[in-house]
Amino acid sequence: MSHSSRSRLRMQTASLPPTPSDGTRRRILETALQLFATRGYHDTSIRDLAKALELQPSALYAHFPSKEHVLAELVRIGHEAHHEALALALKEAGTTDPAEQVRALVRVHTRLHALHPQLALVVNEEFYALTPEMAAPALALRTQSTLLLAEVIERGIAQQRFSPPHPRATAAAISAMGVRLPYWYELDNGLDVDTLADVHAELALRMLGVRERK
Amino acid sequence: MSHSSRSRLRMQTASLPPTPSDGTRRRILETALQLFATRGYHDTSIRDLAKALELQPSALYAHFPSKEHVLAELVRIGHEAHHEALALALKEAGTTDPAEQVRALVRVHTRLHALHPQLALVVNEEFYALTPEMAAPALALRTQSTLLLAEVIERGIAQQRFSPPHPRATAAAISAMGVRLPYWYELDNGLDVDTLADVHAELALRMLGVRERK
DNA sequence: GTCTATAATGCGATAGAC
DNA sequence: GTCTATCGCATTATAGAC
Repeated sequence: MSHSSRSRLRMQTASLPPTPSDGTRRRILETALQLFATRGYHDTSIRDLAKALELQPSALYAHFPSKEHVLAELVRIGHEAHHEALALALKEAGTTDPAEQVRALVRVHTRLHALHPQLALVVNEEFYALTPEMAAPALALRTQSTLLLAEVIERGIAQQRFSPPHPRATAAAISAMGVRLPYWYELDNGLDVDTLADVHAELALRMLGVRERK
Repeated sequence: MSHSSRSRLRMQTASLPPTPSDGTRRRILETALQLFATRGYHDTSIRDLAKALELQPSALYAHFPSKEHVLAELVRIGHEAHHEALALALKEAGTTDPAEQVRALVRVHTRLHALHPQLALVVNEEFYALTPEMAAPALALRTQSTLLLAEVIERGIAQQRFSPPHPRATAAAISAMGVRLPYWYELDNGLDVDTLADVHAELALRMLGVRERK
Protein backbone atom coordinates (compact mmCIF):
# COMPACT_ATOMS: atom_id res chain seq x y z
CA MET A 1 0.00 0.00 0.00
CA SER A 2 1.18 3.50 -0.49
CA HIS A 3 0.93 6.70 1.41
CA SER A 4 -1.99 8.62 -0.07
CA SER A 5 -5.72 8.57 0.55
CA ARG A 6 -6.53 7.50 -3.01
CA SER A 7 -9.08 4.73 -3.36
CA ARG A 8 -11.42 3.51 -6.02
CA LEU A 9 -14.25 2.52 -3.75
CA ARG A 10 -15.55 3.94 -0.55
CA MET A 11 -14.27 1.90 2.40
CA GLN A 12 -17.08 -0.19 3.80
CA THR A 13 -17.52 -3.55 5.41
CA ALA A 14 -16.90 -6.08 2.71
CA SER A 15 -19.88 -8.13 1.75
CA LEU A 16 -18.96 -11.65 0.79
CA PRO A 17 -21.64 -14.18 -0.14
CA PRO A 18 -22.06 -16.89 2.51
CA THR A 19 -19.56 -19.69 2.14
CA PRO A 20 -18.87 -22.75 4.25
CA SER A 21 -15.56 -21.66 5.70
CA ASP A 22 -13.87 -21.62 9.05
CA GLY A 23 -13.40 -18.45 11.03
CA THR A 24 -9.93 -17.11 10.33
CA ARG A 25 -9.85 -18.12 6.69
CA ARG A 26 -13.14 -16.34 6.20
CA ARG A 27 -11.88 -13.25 8.04
CA ILE A 28 -8.85 -13.15 5.78
CA LEU A 29 -11.00 -13.33 2.68
CA GLU A 30 -13.33 -10.60 3.88
CA THR A 31 -10.52 -8.27 4.83
CA ALA A 32 -8.59 -8.98 1.65
CA LEU A 33 -11.72 -8.27 -0.35
CA GLN A 34 -12.10 -4.92 1.33
CA LEU A 35 -8.48 -3.97 0.72
CA PHE A 36 -8.23 -5.32 -2.82
CA ALA A 37 -11.44 -3.50 -3.78
CA THR A 38 -10.32 -0.24 -2.25
CA ARG A 39 -6.67 -0.12 -3.26
CA GLY A 40 -6.20 -2.87 -5.78
CA TYR A 41 -4.44 -6.21 -5.48
CA HIS A 42 -0.95 -5.05 -6.45
CA ASP A 43 -1.14 -2.05 -4.14
CA THR A 44 -2.12 -4.14 -1.12
CA SER A 45 0.73 -5.94 0.58
CA ILE A 46 0.70 -8.99 2.78
CA ARG A 47 1.77 -6.64 5.54
CA ASP A 48 -1.25 -4.37 4.94
CA LEU A 49 -3.54 -7.37 5.06
CA ALA A 50 -1.94 -8.75 8.23
CA LYS A 51 -2.12 -5.37 9.94
CA ALA A 52 -5.80 -4.99 9.13
CA LEU A 53 -6.38 -8.44 10.59
CA GLU A 54 -4.20 -7.73 13.63
CA LEU A 55 -2.01 -10.69 12.76
CA GLN A 56 1.63 -11.10 11.87
CA PRO A 57 2.27 -11.51 8.12
CA SER A 58 3.58 -15.04 8.59
CA ALA A 59 0.31 -16.14 10.20
CA LEU A 60 -1.47 -15.77 6.88
CA TYR A 61 0.60 -18.54 5.35
CA ALA A 62 -1.07 -21.07 7.63
CA HIS A 63 -4.28 -20.37 5.69
CA PHE A 64 -3.16 -19.55 2.15
CA PRO A 65 0.09 -20.55 0.43
CA SER A 66 0.48 -17.15 -1.23
CA LYS A 67 -1.10 -13.77 -1.73
CA GLU A 68 -2.17 -14.84 -5.19
CA HIS A 69 -4.11 -17.77 -3.72
CA VAL A 70 -6.15 -15.33 -1.63
CA LEU A 71 -7.08 -13.40 -4.75
CA ALA A 72 -7.78 -16.58 -6.69
CA GLU A 73 -10.19 -17.73 -4.00
CA LEU A 74 -12.06 -14.42 -4.04
CA VAL A 75 -12.26 -14.52 -7.81
CA ARG A 76 -13.51 -18.09 -7.70
CA ILE A 77 -16.15 -17.32 -5.07
CA GLY A 78 -17.35 -14.35 -7.08
CA HIS A 79 -17.67 -16.23 -10.32
CA GLU A 80 -19.32 -19.18 -8.62
CA ALA A 81 -21.89 -17.04 -6.82
CA HIS A 82 -22.59 -15.19 -10.06
CA HIS A 83 -23.06 -18.28 -12.17
CA GLU A 84 -25.18 -20.03 -9.55
CA ALA A 85 -27.39 -16.99 -9.16
CA LEU A 86 -27.93 -16.70 -12.92
CA ALA A 87 -28.69 -20.40 -13.31
CA LEU A 88 -31.07 -20.34 -10.35
CA ALA A 89 -32.84 -17.24 -11.67
CA LEU A 90 -33.39 -18.91 -15.02
CA LYS A 91 -34.74 -22.00 -13.30
CA GLU A 92 -37.03 -20.09 -10.95
CA ALA A 93 -38.33 -17.93 -13.77
CA GLY A 94 -40.37 -21.04 -14.57
CA THR A 95 -41.02 -20.04 -18.14
CA THR A 96 -39.60 -20.47 -21.60
CA ASP A 97 -40.59 -16.97 -22.65
CA PRO A 98 -37.29 -15.35 -23.70
CA ALA A 99 -38.34 -11.89 -22.53
CA GLU A 100 -39.12 -13.16 -19.05
CA GLN A 101 -35.87 -15.08 -19.02
CA VAL A 102 -33.87 -12.00 -19.96
CA ARG A 103 -35.71 -10.08 -17.29
CA ALA A 104 -34.80 -12.71 -14.69
CA LEU A 105 -31.15 -12.85 -15.75
CA VAL A 106 -30.69 -9.09 -15.84
CA ARG A 107 -32.45 -8.58 -12.53
CA VAL A 108 -30.18 -11.00 -10.68
CA HIS A 109 -27.06 -9.80 -12.51
CA THR A 110 -27.85 -6.26 -11.42
CA ARG A 111 -28.76 -7.22 -7.86
CA LEU A 112 -25.46 -9.06 -7.43
CA HIS A 113 -23.32 -6.20 -8.69
CA ALA A 114 -25.26 -3.63 -6.67
CA LEU A 115 -25.21 -5.63 -3.43
CA HIS A 116 -21.62 -6.90 -3.68
CA PRO A 117 -19.75 -4.02 -5.33
CA GLN A 118 -16.36 -4.92 -3.83
CA LEU A 119 -16.52 -8.49 -5.01
CA ALA A 120 -17.68 -7.36 -8.44
CA LEU A 121 -14.77 -4.94 -8.69
CA VAL A 122 -12.16 -7.45 -7.60
CA VAL A 123 -13.56 -10.17 -9.84
CA ASN A 124 -13.58 -7.90 -12.87
CA GLU A 125 -10.47 -5.81 -12.35
CA GLU A 126 -8.02 -8.08 -10.60
CA PHE A 127 -8.91 -11.21 -12.52
CA TYR A 128 -6.01 -10.52 -14.87
CA ALA A 129 -3.49 -10.38 -12.03
CA LEU A 130 -3.85 -14.16 -11.74
CA THR A 131 -1.66 -16.55 -13.68
CA PRO A 132 -3.66 -18.28 -16.41
CA GLU A 133 -3.59 -21.52 -14.43
CA MET A 134 -5.07 -19.91 -11.33
CA ALA A 135 -7.64 -17.99 -13.36
CA ALA A 136 -8.79 -21.03 -15.32
CA PRO A 137 -11.66 -22.22 -13.07
CA ALA A 138 -13.13 -18.73 -12.91
CA LEU A 139 -12.70 -18.26 -16.64
CA ALA A 140 -14.68 -21.43 -17.32
CA LEU A 141 -17.54 -20.16 -15.15
CA ARG A 142 -17.39 -16.79 -16.87
CA THR A 143 -17.78 -18.44 -20.26
CA GLN A 144 -20.78 -20.39 -19.00
CA SER A 145 -22.46 -17.30 -17.58
CA THR A 146 -21.94 -15.40 -20.81
CA LEU A 147 -23.49 -18.30 -22.69
CA LEU A 148 -26.60 -18.29 -20.50
CA LEU A 149 -27.53 -14.82 -21.70
CA ALA A 150 -26.37 -15.37 -25.28
CA GLU A 151 -28.50 -18.48 -25.64
CA VAL A 152 -31.63 -16.82 -24.32
CA ILE A 153 -31.07 -13.98 -26.75
CA GLU A 154 -30.54 -16.39 -29.64
CA ARG A 155 -33.76 -18.17 -28.75
CA GLY A 156 -35.64 -14.89 -28.63
CA ILE A 157 -34.31 -13.98 -32.04
CA ALA A 158 -35.23 -17.37 -33.47
CA GLN A 159 -38.76 -16.87 -32.16
CA GLN A 160 -38.79 -13.40 -33.67
CA ARG A 161 -39.49 -11.85 -30.30
CA PHE A 162 -36.11 -10.06 -30.17
CA SER A 163 -34.60 -7.84 -32.83
CA PRO A 164 -31.28 -6.51 -31.49
CA PRO A 165 -29.14 -4.54 -33.94
CA HIS A 166 -26.25 -6.93 -33.26
CA PRO A 167 -26.70 -9.87 -30.88
CA ARG A 168 -23.13 -10.03 -29.56
CA ALA A 169 -22.76 -6.29 -29.05
CA THR A 170 -26.20 -6.13 -27.46
CA ALA A 171 -25.39 -8.95 -25.05
CA ALA A 172 -22.19 -7.12 -24.13
CA ALA A 173 -24.12 -3.88 -23.58
CA ILE A 174 -26.62 -5.64 -21.32
CA SER A 175 -23.86 -7.20 -19.26
CA ALA A 176 -21.94 -3.92 -19.10
CA MET A 177 -24.80 -2.15 -17.29
CA GLY A 178 -24.28 -4.43 -14.31
CA VAL A 179 -20.52 -4.62 -14.42
CA ARG A 180 -20.17 -0.84 -14.29
CA LEU A 181 -22.48 -0.43 -11.30
CA PRO A 182 -19.74 -0.33 -8.63
CA TYR A 183 -18.39 2.84 -10.26
CA TRP A 184 -21.45 4.98 -9.78
CA TYR A 185 -24.22 3.27 -7.87
CA GLU A 186 -24.50 3.61 -4.12
CA LEU A 187 -27.18 2.18 -1.89
CA ASP A 188 -29.23 4.58 0.24
CA ASN A 189 -29.09 7.20 -2.44
CA GLY A 190 -32.69 7.39 -3.50
CA LEU A 191 -32.52 4.45 -5.90
CA ASP A 192 -33.12 1.11 -4.28
CA VAL A 193 -31.77 -2.15 -5.65
CA ASP A 194 -35.09 -3.60 -6.76
CA THR A 195 -36.01 -0.49 -8.69
CA LEU A 196 -32.59 -0.45 -10.31
CA ALA A 197 -32.92 -4.11 -11.26
CA ASP A 198 -36.26 -3.36 -12.90
CA VAL A 199 -34.76 -0.40 -14.74
CA HIS A 200 -31.95 -2.53 -16.11
CA ALA A 201 -34.35 -5.27 -17.15
CA GLU A 202 -36.45 -2.70 -18.97
CA LEU A 203 -33.36 -1.24 -20.69
CA ALA A 204 -32.26 -4.72 -21.76
CA LEU A 205 -35.64 -5.50 -23.30
CA ARG A 206 -35.69 -2.18 -25.09
CA MET A 207 -32.26 -2.95 -26.56
CA LEU A 208 -33.60 -6.28 -27.73
CA GLY A 209 -36.51 -4.57 -29.41
CA VAL A 210 -39.28 -5.72 -27.07
CA ARG A 211 -42.10 -3.22 -26.73
CA GLU A 212 -43.28 -2.08 -23.32
CA ARG A 213 -45.19 -4.75 -21.44
CA LYS A 214 -48.49 -3.90 -19.80
CA MET B 1 6.28 -6.79 -13.19
CA SER B 2 6.09 -10.40 -12.22
CA HIS B 3 7.01 -13.68 -13.76
CA SER B 4 3.92 -15.01 -15.47
CA SER B 5 2.35 -14.44 -18.85
CA ARG B 6 -0.83 -12.99 -17.43
CA SER B 7 -2.17 -9.91 -19.11
CA ARG B 8 -5.49 -8.17 -19.42
CA LEU B 9 -5.08 -6.95 -22.97
CA ARG B 10 -3.39 -8.42 -25.98
CA MET B 11 0.01 -6.82 -26.47
CA GLN B 12 -0.09 -4.44 -29.40
CA THR B 13 1.48 -1.20 -30.40
CA ALA B 14 -0.01 1.41 -28.16
CA SER B 15 -2.17 3.93 -29.88
CA LEU B 16 -1.93 7.35 -28.33
CA PRO B 17 -3.83 10.31 -29.78
CA PRO B 18 -1.50 12.83 -31.44
CA THR B 19 0.00 15.27 -28.98
CA PRO B 20 2.54 18.03 -29.40
CA SER B 21 5.42 16.37 -27.64
CA ASP B 22 9.09 15.82 -28.20
CA GLY B 23 10.52 12.46 -29.17
CA THR B 24 11.69 10.70 -26.03
CA ARG B 25 8.93 11.97 -23.81
CA ARG B 26 6.42 10.72 -26.34
CA ARG B 27 8.17 7.35 -26.60
CA ILE B 28 8.03 6.99 -22.83
CA LEU B 29 4.32 7.71 -22.80
CA GLU B 30 3.59 5.26 -25.60
CA THR B 31 5.61 2.48 -24.02
CA ALA B 32 4.20 3.14 -20.57
CA LEU B 33 0.70 3.05 -22.04
CA GLN B 34 1.37 -0.33 -23.55
CA LEU B 35 2.77 -1.75 -20.31
CA PHE B 36 0.21 -0.17 -17.99
CA ALA B 37 -2.62 -1.42 -20.20
CA THR B 38 -1.23 -4.93 -20.41
CA ARG B 39 -0.02 -5.50 -16.86
CA GLY B 40 -1.41 -2.66 -14.83
CA TYR B 41 0.30 0.36 -13.29
CA HIS B 42 1.28 -1.20 -9.98
CA ASP B 43 2.62 -4.32 -11.68
CA THR B 44 4.84 -2.33 -14.05
CA SER B 45 8.10 -1.10 -12.56
CA ILE B 46 10.32 1.76 -13.60
CA ARG B 47 12.84 -0.93 -14.49
CA ASP B 48 10.34 -2.69 -16.79
CA LEU B 49 9.58 0.58 -18.50
CA ALA B 50 13.25 1.46 -18.91
CA LYS B 51 14.06 -1.98 -20.28
CA ALA B 52 11.27 -1.79 -22.87
CA LEU B 53 12.65 1.60 -23.91
CA GLU B 54 16.25 0.36 -23.93
CA LEU B 55 17.17 3.04 -21.45
CA GLN B 56 18.57 2.99 -17.95
CA PRO B 57 15.95 3.60 -15.22
CA SER B 58 17.56 6.85 -14.17
CA ALA B 59 17.18 8.28 -17.69
CA LEU B 60 13.43 8.42 -17.24
CA TYR B 61 13.76 10.98 -14.50
CA ALA B 62 15.03 13.54 -17.00
CA HIS B 63 11.53 13.47 -18.53
CA PHE B 64 9.18 12.76 -15.64
CA PRO B 65 9.75 13.42 -11.94
CA SER B 66 8.11 10.14 -10.91
CA LYS B 67 6.33 7.07 -12.15
CA GLU B 68 3.06 8.56 -10.97
CA HIS B 69 3.61 11.60 -13.18
CA VAL B 70 3.82 9.33 -16.22
CA LEU B 71 0.47 7.79 -15.34
CA ALA B 72 -1.04 11.17 -14.57
CA GLU B 73 -0.03 12.45 -18.00
CA LEU B 74 -1.59 9.46 -19.74
CA VAL B 75 -4.76 9.88 -17.72
CA ARG B 76 -4.85 13.57 -18.54
CA ILE B 77 -4.30 12.99 -22.27
CA GLY B 78 -7.04 10.39 -22.32
CA HIS B 79 -9.59 12.54 -20.58
CA GLU B 80 -8.70 15.55 -22.68
CA ALA B 81 -8.99 13.68 -25.98
CA HIS B 82 -12.29 12.21 -24.83
CA HIS B 83 -13.82 15.47 -23.77
CA GLU B 84 -12.62 17.31 -26.86
CA ALA B 85 -13.99 14.60 -29.13
CA LEU B 86 -17.39 14.69 -27.42
CA ALA B 87 -17.59 18.48 -27.55
CA LEU B 88 -16.52 18.53 -31.19
CA ALA B 89 -19.04 15.84 -32.11
CA LEU B 90 -21.83 17.82 -30.51
CA LYS B 91 -20.75 20.94 -32.36
CA GLU B 92 -20.40 19.21 -35.71
CA ALA B 93 -23.74 17.48 -35.32
CA GLY B 94 -25.07 20.88 -36.28
CA THR B 95 -28.51 20.31 -34.86
CA THR B 96 -30.46 20.77 -31.68
CA ASP B 97 -32.38 17.55 -32.16
CA PRO B 98 -31.63 15.55 -28.99
CA ALA B 99 -31.78 12.20 -30.79
CA GLU B 100 -29.18 13.28 -33.33
CA GLN B 101 -27.05 14.71 -30.53
CA VAL B 102 -27.15 11.45 -28.60
CA ARG B 103 -26.27 9.62 -31.78
CA ALA B 104 -23.26 11.89 -32.34
CA LEU B 105 -22.07 11.57 -28.74
CA VAL B 106 -22.43 7.80 -28.60
CA ARG B 107 -20.78 7.30 -31.97
CA VAL B 108 -17.66 9.21 -30.99
CA HIS B 109 -17.58 7.72 -27.48
CA THR B 110 -17.64 4.25 -29.02
CA ARG B 111 -15.11 5.06 -31.73
CA LEU B 112 -12.65 6.37 -29.15
CA HIS B 113 -12.90 3.32 -26.90
CA ALA B 114 -12.69 0.93 -29.84
CA LEU B 115 -9.74 2.63 -31.49
CA HIS B 116 -7.76 3.38 -28.32
CA PRO B 117 -8.46 0.41 -26.07
CA GLN B 118 -5.21 0.69 -24.10
CA LEU B 119 -5.75 4.32 -23.28
CA ALA B 120 -9.36 3.63 -22.35
CA LEU B 121 -8.27 0.85 -20.01
CA VAL B 122 -5.57 2.88 -18.31
CA VAL B 123 -7.78 5.93 -17.97
CA ASN B 124 -10.60 3.93 -16.43
CA GLU B 125 -8.75 1.37 -14.34
CA GLU B 126 -5.62 3.12 -13.17
CA PHE B 127 -7.23 6.49 -12.54
CA TYR B 128 -7.62 5.55 -8.90
CA ALA B 129 -3.91 4.86 -8.49
CA LEU B 130 -3.35 8.62 -8.65
CA THR B 131 -3.35 10.81 -5.57
CA PRO B 132 -6.44 13.01 -5.51
CA GLU B 133 -4.31 16.05 -6.34
CA MET B 134 -2.85 14.45 -9.45
CA ALA B 135 -6.22 13.07 -10.54
CA ALA B 136 -8.03 16.38 -10.11
CA PRO B 137 -7.63 17.78 -13.65
CA ALA B 138 -8.82 14.53 -15.22
CA LEU B 139 -11.68 14.30 -12.75
CA ALA B 140 -12.89 17.75 -13.74
CA LEU B 141 -12.91 16.75 -17.41
CA ARG B 142 -14.73 13.54 -16.56
CA THR B 143 -17.45 15.47 -14.80
CA GLN B 144 -17.84 17.75 -17.82
CA SER B 145 -18.06 14.82 -20.26
CA THR B 146 -20.68 13.11 -18.12
CA LEU B 147 -22.64 16.35 -18.09
CA LEU B 148 -22.61 16.63 -21.88
CA LEU B 149 -24.61 13.44 -22.22
CA ALA B 150 -26.80 14.07 -19.17
CA GLU B 151 -27.84 17.48 -20.46
CA VAL B 152 -28.77 16.21 -23.91
CA ILE B 153 -30.85 13.50 -22.27
CA GLU B 154 -32.54 16.02 -19.99
CA ARG B 155 -33.38 18.18 -22.99
CA GLY B 156 -34.81 15.21 -24.86
CA ILE B 157 -36.99 14.38 -21.89
CA ALA B 158 -38.18 17.97 -21.55
CA GLN B 159 -39.14 17.90 -25.23
CA GLN B 160 -40.90 14.59 -24.67
CA ARG B 161 -38.76 12.90 -27.27
CA PHE B 162 -37.03 10.65 -24.72
CA SER B 163 -38.67 8.43 -22.14
CA PRO B 164 -35.92 6.54 -20.31
CA PRO B 165 -37.01 4.45 -17.31
CA HIS B 166 -34.48 6.33 -15.16
CA PRO B 167 -32.37 9.13 -16.67
CA ARG B 168 -29.29 8.66 -14.50
CA ALA B 169 -29.20 4.88 -14.79
CA THR B 170 -29.83 5.11 -18.51
CA ALA B 171 -27.01 7.59 -19.01
CA ALA B 172 -24.73 5.25 -17.07
CA ALA B 173 -25.82 2.30 -19.20
CA ILE B 174 -25.13 4.22 -22.41
CA SER B 175 -21.67 5.20 -21.21
CA ALA B 176 -20.95 1.66 -19.99
CA MET B 177 -21.33 0.20 -23.49
CA GLY B 178 -18.28 2.15 -24.59
CA VAL B 179 -16.23 1.80 -21.44
CA ARG B 180 -16.47 -1.99 -21.53
CA LEU B 181 -15.38 -2.29 -25.16
CA PRO B 182 -11.68 -2.98 -24.45
CA TYR B 183 -12.72 -6.18 -22.68
CA TRP B 184 -14.37 -7.90 -25.61
CA TYR B 185 -14.10 -5.94 -28.82
CA GLU B 186 -11.25 -6.54 -31.24
CA LEU B 187 -10.72 -4.91 -34.59
CA ASP B 188 -10.50 -7.11 -37.68
CA ASN B 189 -12.97 -9.52 -36.22
CA GLY B 190 -15.87 -9.10 -38.55
CA LEU B 191 -17.31 -6.06 -36.82
CA ASP B 192 -15.82 -2.78 -37.97
CA VAL B 193 -15.73 0.33 -35.85
CA ASP B 194 -18.28 2.32 -37.80
CA THR B 195 -20.82 -0.46 -37.70
CA LEU B 196 -20.23 -0.86 -33.97
CA ALA B 197 -20.66 2.86 -33.42
CA ASP B 198 -23.97 2.73 -35.26
CA VAL B 199 -25.08 -0.26 -33.22
CA HIS B 200 -24.31 1.54 -29.97
CA ALA B 201 -26.10 4.66 -31.14
CA GLU B 202 -29.15 2.59 -31.99
CA LEU B 203 -29.02 0.83 -28.61
CA ALA B 204 -28.77 4.17 -26.83
CA LEU B 205 -31.80 5.55 -28.64
CA ARG B 206 -33.78 2.42 -27.90
CA MET B 207 -32.95 2.79 -24.21
CA LEU B 208 -34.17 6.36 -24.37
CA GLY B 209 -37.44 5.20 -25.91
CA VAL B 210 -36.89 6.58 -29.42
CA ARG B 211 -38.54 4.49 -32.12
CA GLU B 212 -36.59 3.31 -35.13
CA ARG B 213 -35.75 6.07 -37.57
CA LYS B 214 -36.27 5.50 -41.29
C1' DG C 1 -1.91 -21.55 14.30
C1' DT C 2 0.53 -17.67 15.81
C1' DC C 3 4.76 -15.65 17.01
C1' DT C 4 9.87 -13.38 16.17
C1' DA C 5 13.28 -12.89 13.03
C1' DT C 6 15.13 -12.74 8.64
C1' DA C 7 16.30 -14.28 3.97
C1' DA C 8 16.31 -12.91 -0.84
C1' DT C 9 14.80 -9.90 -3.98
C1' DG C 10 12.68 -5.83 -6.07
C1' DC C 11 11.19 -1.19 -5.61
C1' DG C 12 11.26 4.13 -6.63
C1' DA C 13 14.37 7.45 -6.70
C1' DT C 14 19.02 10.00 -6.40
C1' DA C 15 24.22 11.23 -6.89
C1' DG C 16 27.52 12.44 -9.76
C1' DA C 17 30.40 11.60 -14.04
C1' DC C 18 30.31 12.58 -18.88
C1' DG D 1 20.03 13.61 -21.46
C1' DT D 2 22.07 9.33 -20.61
C1' DC D 3 25.16 6.62 -18.07
C1' DT D 4 27.02 3.68 -13.67
C1' DA D 5 26.35 2.90 -9.12
C1' DT D 6 23.80 2.85 -5.11
C1' DC D 7 20.71 4.39 -1.13
C1' DG D 8 16.97 3.27 1.77
C1' DC D 9 13.19 0.85 2.10
C1' DA D 10 9.24 -2.48 0.94
C1' DT D 11 8.19 -6.77 -0.92
C1' DT D 12 6.76 -11.99 -0.65
C1' DA D 13 7.83 -15.68 1.66
C1' DT D 14 10.29 -18.96 4.98
C1' DA D 15 12.66 -20.90 9.37
C1' DG D 16 12.04 -22.35 13.64
C1' DA D 17 10.31 -21.58 18.54
C1' DC D 18 6.14 -22.12 21.27
